[in-house]
Amino acid sequence: MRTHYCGDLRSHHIDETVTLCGWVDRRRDHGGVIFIDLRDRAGIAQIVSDPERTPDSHAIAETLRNEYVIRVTGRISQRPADSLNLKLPTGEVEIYAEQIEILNAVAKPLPFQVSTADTESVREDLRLKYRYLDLRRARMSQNLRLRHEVVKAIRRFLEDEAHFLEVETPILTRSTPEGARDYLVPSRVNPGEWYALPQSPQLFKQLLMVAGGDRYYQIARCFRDEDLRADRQPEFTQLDLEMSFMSQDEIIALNEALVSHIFKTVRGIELPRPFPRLTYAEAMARYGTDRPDTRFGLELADVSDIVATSGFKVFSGAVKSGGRVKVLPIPHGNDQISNVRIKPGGDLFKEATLAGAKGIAYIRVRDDGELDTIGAIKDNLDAEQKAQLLERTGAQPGHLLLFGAGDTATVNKSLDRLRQVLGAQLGLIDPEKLNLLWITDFPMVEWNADEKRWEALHHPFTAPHPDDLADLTTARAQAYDLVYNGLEVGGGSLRIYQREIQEKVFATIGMSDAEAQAKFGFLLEAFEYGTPPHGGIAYGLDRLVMLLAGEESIRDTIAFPKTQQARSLLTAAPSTVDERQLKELHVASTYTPEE
RNA sequence: GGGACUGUAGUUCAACCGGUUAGAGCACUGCCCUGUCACGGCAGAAGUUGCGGGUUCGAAUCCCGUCAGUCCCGCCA
Repeated sequence: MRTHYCGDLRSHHIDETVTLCGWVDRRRDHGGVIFIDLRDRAGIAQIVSDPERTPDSHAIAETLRNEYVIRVTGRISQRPADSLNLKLPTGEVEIYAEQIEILNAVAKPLPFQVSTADTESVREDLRLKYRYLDLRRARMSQNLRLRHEVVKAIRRFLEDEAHFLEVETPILTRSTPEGARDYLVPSRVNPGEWYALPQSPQLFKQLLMVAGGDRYYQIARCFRDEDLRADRQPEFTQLDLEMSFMSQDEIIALNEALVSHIFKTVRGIELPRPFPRLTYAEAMARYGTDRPDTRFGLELADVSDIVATSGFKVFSGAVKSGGRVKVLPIPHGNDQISNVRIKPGGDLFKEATLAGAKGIAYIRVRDDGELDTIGAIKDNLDAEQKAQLLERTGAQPGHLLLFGAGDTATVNKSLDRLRQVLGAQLGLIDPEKLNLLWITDFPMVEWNADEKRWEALHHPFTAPHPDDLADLTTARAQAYDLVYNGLEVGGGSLRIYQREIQEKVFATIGMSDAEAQAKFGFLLEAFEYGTPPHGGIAYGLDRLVMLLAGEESIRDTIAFPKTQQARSLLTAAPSTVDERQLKELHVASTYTPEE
């Protein structure tokens, strides 16, 4: 049907007669000659229609409109010297149309402009409803291409350089306890029983290691029925890896090589290796989060010991009840941040309270080095404590010290939030900077105060550090997360491969033998048939592509995403189904619309 | 489940403190224009201001409800 792609034409094609197919990106009618920008996946080529040379096809050219699909045959010519278009890769040549065939016209007004020249932002609900038009636009077609390039780079590296085997795992699998809410699928042939869609291929990839797979990977679709966010869709894609007989350091090194290969291939960036590492404890202490954006400073300082005996009850009380007092020191904050913003009603106050803080105490370091703050703080600090405070926080004249006091989690959460907001507002983040680092030594478990039990922080198959087996509630896990500009893009661990340790972990998180047997009996049994030491990692592919594309939502990296209400505006899914279908599945809806 | 923002022509936006005929760019229709590349010129058509109700002499504007989209909290091993 065609001989070339529009976007591929170059000067060495001159004098060839070609046939092109594509969409009318734009038409410029000069009364006589008409120019048509013809677009296909490869790019844009300029078609020229001359009424004197080719009156028949020119009559058709006059009827063309944006987004018509046409087929054009003509000879490639060098453009006149004063008509070159340096903005187009094809801008040295043009095609004199001899035949134009309309393959498909546009019958209705376009819901929005599709032309690559158009960069207006369009309402997202319209884009989603007419996704096939949105995907024609430059931004989305580039994003899809980038996603493809990333996946291609991944496959090349894992298959050609690292001996990974791609294996598909079931989409219809069994529901597992813990974790996110499952998407369930009723079983027609097993009345009353349900499959679950996988939240990740976790158990299967471990079983593949028991099966001798040695190195497995999969671009795996995962499903979690939780509420959506800009970076969360109910179905999303993981790059899932698992490997046998490798230490944590070996796994990390291999993954650094993989990530570097991706950046090199799609962005031409050489990442310095090894990537920096922080322990979980260090990250929490210095940044208040396990995924710090270390493109800028503003590190936290723990001053709990200095103010433990202070007469200011907000500080001493926090320490006494097992919490902490930490400081976010802001250089030049004295001038840049007003009291109004810190006090009730201010934007920074709101940020802190959203994170659970009751408020923000603060100290301003005046140019003469004196402290400027409320009497209740000032009057309860002796000279020694003041000096210690300044030293610990690195405070200089002009610094603003923002305090968080209370339980440790809230203090960290609120100061992390303030740190991020201020880092962005004060222009401390260099948008060109790439920041990749590992967080290691996560705790095995964390206390769920609501349910009054220990929960696996990563997942219950994560291996505890061999030195910490005595008490798993305080044990470090052999787990690692990869953080990219303050977002978690990957996380993994060494897995437990001995039944005794697996049972001990289950016991720690309050899972009875009977329950463990019922839910994971197949895994525990597998561990008794010769299990290699193994570990792995999973990357959020949508999120990685989002960051590489400079987008702020993973929807812009997914061809057909869902809205925040988990609907598809394109297909109108989900939908009701025939009563007969439900009956076959032995299912009845209990839903009754409210009056 | 909760908080916030948005919704005006096909589309992107405007419309001041509630004021009488809701404007502009692009797209669309017609006419003109032979070297443009976001071509240009002239003319035109196009509106249930998301939907429902209320306040008011008067509502795109204020209030209540509702629908849709977005961002966030909860939730997401």
